[in-house]
Amino acid sequence: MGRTPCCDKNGLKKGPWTPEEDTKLTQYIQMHGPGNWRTLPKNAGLQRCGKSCRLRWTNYLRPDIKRGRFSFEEEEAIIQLHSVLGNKWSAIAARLPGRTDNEIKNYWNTHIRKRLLRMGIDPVTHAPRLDLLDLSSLLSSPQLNLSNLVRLQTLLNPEALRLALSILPSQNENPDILLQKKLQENQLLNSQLPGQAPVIQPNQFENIISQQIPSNLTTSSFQNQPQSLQGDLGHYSIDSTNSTCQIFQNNFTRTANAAATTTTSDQSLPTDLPRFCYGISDQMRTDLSDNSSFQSFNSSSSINNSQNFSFDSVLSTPLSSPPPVINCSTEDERESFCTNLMRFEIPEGLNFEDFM
DNA sequence: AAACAGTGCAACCGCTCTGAC
DNA sequence: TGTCAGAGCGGTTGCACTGTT
Repeated sequence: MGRTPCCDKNGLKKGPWTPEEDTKLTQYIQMHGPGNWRTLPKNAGLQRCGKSCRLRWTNYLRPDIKRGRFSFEEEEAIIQLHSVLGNKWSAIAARLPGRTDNEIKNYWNTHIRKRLLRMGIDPVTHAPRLDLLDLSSLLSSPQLNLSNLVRLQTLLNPEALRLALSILPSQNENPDILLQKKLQENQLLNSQLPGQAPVIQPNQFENIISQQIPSNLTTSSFQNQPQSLQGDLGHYSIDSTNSTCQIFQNNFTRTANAAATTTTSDQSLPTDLPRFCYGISDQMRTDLSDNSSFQSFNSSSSINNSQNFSFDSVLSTPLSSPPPVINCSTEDERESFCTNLMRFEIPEGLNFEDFM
């Protein structure tokens, strides 16, 4: 026995709603409440299916509906929530006041999804799609060897590394627990002292590398070669006392500690290395230095300030704590910013040997 | 200026799930 | 336990608008 249709479709109107129909529906619901959607059209004098009325009300006529473009903060929240909740649009909408599940779904499919794909991020898993990154030329380079692979990992944007770390273990976890964990991560991140470089634990490097290169090439094999590792890294140091691999920042100016632990001379490092390493274009650096939101980006804490907008904030910022304000007025700027954050540019003709 | 292609969005369809009865 | 209504979801359609040729 099949289900009876939600309404008799004969003679019922379809397609765009007229202002008159909207008025009838709105007035009826204001007077009587939504109630029974099957009987509502008849009682309200509408030649519409009850489901059509319900959708029109919930997606458009509800007084608390917010119209207009999604703000950057909303977009950030959608990405964050989607990474935890998946395609549960109603659950996402419940956390975005004034937005409907249908609206969010449409916006996701027409904007965010495409943007993530362009950025090389899988919109389903939110994991970086390394298969789409333009690594083919690099990986096919005759200069590629084990030490270069280590360098390649360390040249990745640390935010991208943290994104991968944040996302990869998340796929099978309880969304609520995961959301809570992400909030805690964010609080921990925000509590970092100003100017403090992000610290990546050696096992994190190992996890990332083991997920991205053949299993027979892991960092453990490099860790067994401390001399070559230390010598090759140049602008990094392996601090054996606290077992952390600290990424130096700000044009690779060395801290005293770094100077004490590195063995190679990095005075020969190209001056544009930060751009290369963090994927920040010259124009963007100019923009950022002119922008009060990034007033100290060019000073001594480039990485730390890049956390003004980090993928962690995308993933873990709760709505009760508004995401950081990014003065990106256009969609292109947003995409540019996000893309630059993920991208690590390899200038044409770059010779690794120049700064090894 | 006109034709065409691409894009964004509201709305719909068909199906499943859930809870009330 | 079965039925029904409401809700939710993924996918699709149709139209208006915009950009390109």
